[in-house]
Amino acid sequence: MATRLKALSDPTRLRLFSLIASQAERCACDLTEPLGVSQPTVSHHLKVLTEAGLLTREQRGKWAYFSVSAGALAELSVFLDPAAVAF
Amino acid sequence: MATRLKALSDPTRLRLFSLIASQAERCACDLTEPLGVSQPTVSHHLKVLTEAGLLTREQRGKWAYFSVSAGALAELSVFLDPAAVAF
DNA sequence: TCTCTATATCGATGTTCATCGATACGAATG
DNA sequence: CATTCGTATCGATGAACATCGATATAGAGA
Repeated sequence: MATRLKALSDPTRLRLFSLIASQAERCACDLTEPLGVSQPTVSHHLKVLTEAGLLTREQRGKWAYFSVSAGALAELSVFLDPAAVAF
Repeated sequence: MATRLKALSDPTRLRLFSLIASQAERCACDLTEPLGVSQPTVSHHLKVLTEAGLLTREQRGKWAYFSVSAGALAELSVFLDPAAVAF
């Protein structure tokens, strides 16, 4: 759980995640420019988010498409729900 | 939001937060031993969590009591709720 | 097969940060 | 006051990490 929280705790990564979450899926090629960081940095952050289970990756041709993993997000939300005594 | 997520993203801090959340409030004096880290480290983590708005601190005599800030936790939970389009 | 393009990996660098021992502060108590 | 005890701050240190340029990989098309 700490791993997932850490993945979202970096400002750049949170913006990246938000960008992807705002649509059904996002091509990696459309993510470098709005973030204002280099392509290797975007690739690195996408890997961190994916390995945390927060994103799923699908390769189509030479493009990589990312979408949010609703399951992982729901687990986080429930974990932090004050009503549910997750602790 | 990233600040709050970062506050919870450290394993030691997450355990600390869980310990406090498991009761209405916790004396700082009861937190060093179960965490297995030094007293200055506990004090540092308590400060980080408090400054992130996740804990509230109350001094009674020479003891400091911490409790979870339900509001901040609820904000986080809603923010991560896949049903609510927070992004 | 050669080239172009999209993405990932590598190596380096500067910064952030978790942790500790030592010490300071502050409240109760004698 | 002086001491004791709980907690916070300070300074140092080593590890983790965000970022980049350079380069590798891999797919598509000519």
